[in-house]
Amino acid sequence: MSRTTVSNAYNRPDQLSPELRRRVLDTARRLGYPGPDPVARSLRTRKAGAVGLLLTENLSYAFRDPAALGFLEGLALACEGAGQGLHLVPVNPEREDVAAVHRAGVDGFVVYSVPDDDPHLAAVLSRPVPTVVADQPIVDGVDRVGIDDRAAITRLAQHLITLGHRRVGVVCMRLARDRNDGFAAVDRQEAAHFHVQRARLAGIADAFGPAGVEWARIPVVERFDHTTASGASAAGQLLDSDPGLTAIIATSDILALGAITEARRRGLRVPQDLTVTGFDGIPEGERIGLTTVRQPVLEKGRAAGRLLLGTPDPTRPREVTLDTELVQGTTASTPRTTEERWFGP
Amino acid sequence: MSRTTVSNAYNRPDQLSPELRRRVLDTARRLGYPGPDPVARSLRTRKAGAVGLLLTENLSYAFRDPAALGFLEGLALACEGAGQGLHLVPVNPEREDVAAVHRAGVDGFVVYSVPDDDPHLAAVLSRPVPTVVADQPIVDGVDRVGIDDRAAITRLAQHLITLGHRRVGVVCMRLARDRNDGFAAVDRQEAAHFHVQRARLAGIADAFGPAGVEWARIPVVERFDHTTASGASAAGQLLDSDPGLTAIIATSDILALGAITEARRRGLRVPQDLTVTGFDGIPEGERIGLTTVRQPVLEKGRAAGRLLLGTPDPTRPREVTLDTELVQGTTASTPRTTEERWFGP
DNA sequence: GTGAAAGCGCTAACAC
DNA sequence: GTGTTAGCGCTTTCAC
Repeated sequence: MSRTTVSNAYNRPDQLSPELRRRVLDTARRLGYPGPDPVARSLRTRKAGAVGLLLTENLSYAFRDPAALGFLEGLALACEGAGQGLHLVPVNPEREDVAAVHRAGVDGFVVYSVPDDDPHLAAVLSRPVPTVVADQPIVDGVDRVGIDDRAAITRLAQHLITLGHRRVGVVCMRLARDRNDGFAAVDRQEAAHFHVQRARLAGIADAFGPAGVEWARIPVVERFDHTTASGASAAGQLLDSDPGLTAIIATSDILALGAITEARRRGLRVPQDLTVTGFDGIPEGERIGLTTVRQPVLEKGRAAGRLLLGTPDPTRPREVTLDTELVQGTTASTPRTTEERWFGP
Repeated sequence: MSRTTVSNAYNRPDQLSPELRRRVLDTARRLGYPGPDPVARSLRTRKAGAVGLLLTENLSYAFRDPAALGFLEGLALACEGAGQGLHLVPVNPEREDVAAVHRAGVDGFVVYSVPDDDPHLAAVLSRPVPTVVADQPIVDGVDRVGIDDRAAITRLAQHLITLGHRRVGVVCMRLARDRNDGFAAVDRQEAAHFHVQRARLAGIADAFGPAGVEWARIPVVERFDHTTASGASAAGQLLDSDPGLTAIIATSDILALGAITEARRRGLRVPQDLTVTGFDGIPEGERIGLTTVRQPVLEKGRAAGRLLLGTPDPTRPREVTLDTELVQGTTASTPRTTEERWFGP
């Protein structure tokens, strides 16, 4: 019996008689043949049946960050729908070991929110497979799915301005691959390797400039780790340097939740004594009524998957920009005057 | 120049002069050669550099269930440490499509909590690669990592007995692949295809039997979907059938959280009017002080990864049983008499 | 330090 | 409906 027949028995039942097919499969089992080797098949068919996912952080971080999780879920949904596996590329952000990217047997990559200068991203782009970037960075000629971070946060900031806030501080996520837990001056902001953070800061500036508040005078505190603890300590740093702040704008909900915790610890009521806002729209934020910008993270993941798995390449790189929504929660209100803070309304 | 030299340039820098290596790599880049094809390399080296993960549920479900998430994180950690990718196998529980298992180019599988008769599990076991099962099922000759579900929940039940509970109801997860949202009689319990649920029910029986409560008289309500909504409706079903219940034992924290919601909705205070317990030790349960059994989910994932990636095979299948801990939270207390419930203490 | 040759296991043309 | 042949792209002895 020839190899073709056996191959057909497994892959194209319609090419041979059911009886023969049955016989082949039975014999195979009896002989202990485990079925076609997937790797050899992939080599031959030039299809791995899997999508690679690259994240900056440790893989395990993705399982803790609600926004990343939502993205992951959407992407998994898309992969599932297309019968594609999801191959999480093991990346150790400490060691710049790009080998894992080269070793991944996948038909394409989704890159989720990495810095402009990420060596792993460079490795992905050097591979001859389609790639979709989610959020950041923006790379010429590469498909991308994201939101308009700048415009979205501008609306949020304008909301605060309308409420009367002028003396605000900002807490943001890491701006580059090097750790800088502290104030971030304008030059560092502008040199940021994370487009999303850059855009969000710029968006805040867009709102406050016209309101007569010079951006350079708005304190911005950066944190490398994206945790509520970071948000808390950053808020503390802001309030230490200027107790007169009436609002803290965080560039993520996680940071905002930490900021609220810190405010409460200091006896400040939110929002009566201090307004705090976030960005993302994660479930826990929603639960406490966080004022924030909601972005459709699940839809983002799904869109990334669809972009990658859909029609190969209609000539031009595609760009999907999803809508966001301003969530006017209960953590923002009109600011109190300093007098009110000390003596009551 | 020969293929060997090029291959060496990529894989064994020590086999040729740095100068030559550099020249090779430069030329490659100039010619647009993207580096060795990972699939071809895998075929040749017989190593895919990835671990397959099989889950019963939709992939996306894993990203919603906190216990599964903890497991995933631990497993990802182990893979990361070993430089292995994590290949999530796309499984549609509706269609019994086993092909994805056969298509996955992986060096081994981790199977997380699937029923005894799962066809995907059978497909995994038919492949000539090492496999580790987490939680369930128990398969002869296959490595496994889990906990002693039976003993763990027995301790919890004994705690309730000590508090004085005798009239209790149980809410459990699905017992088989078919949907049965309702009471589960003893025969269905014993025929359950999910070993973990079977063991937990048996563990409760172990405690109540000696206390003089016949197991067959303890109502058990089953739910197919593992959600808080399921827990709520199941608790409702129990309370409807016997308003005199003093405690509801849920076999997972998720279900317990739902049960608490339902109790409150009915004006029952927890624990004063109704004791509710869970199982797992998820963060949200901890936050509200849920009385439960905590199991080390992250450690479980890590152990599964280590088992799979560690020393190949020391002759016998290995079994890792992790410790659990009874968490005496604030959702269990001494039961009120019926009179107290209506007329106050 | 370098090259020639073999073959990993499979599928897809193509002829029968 | 079945068999023959030719590679997919790579790594790895082994001889030079």
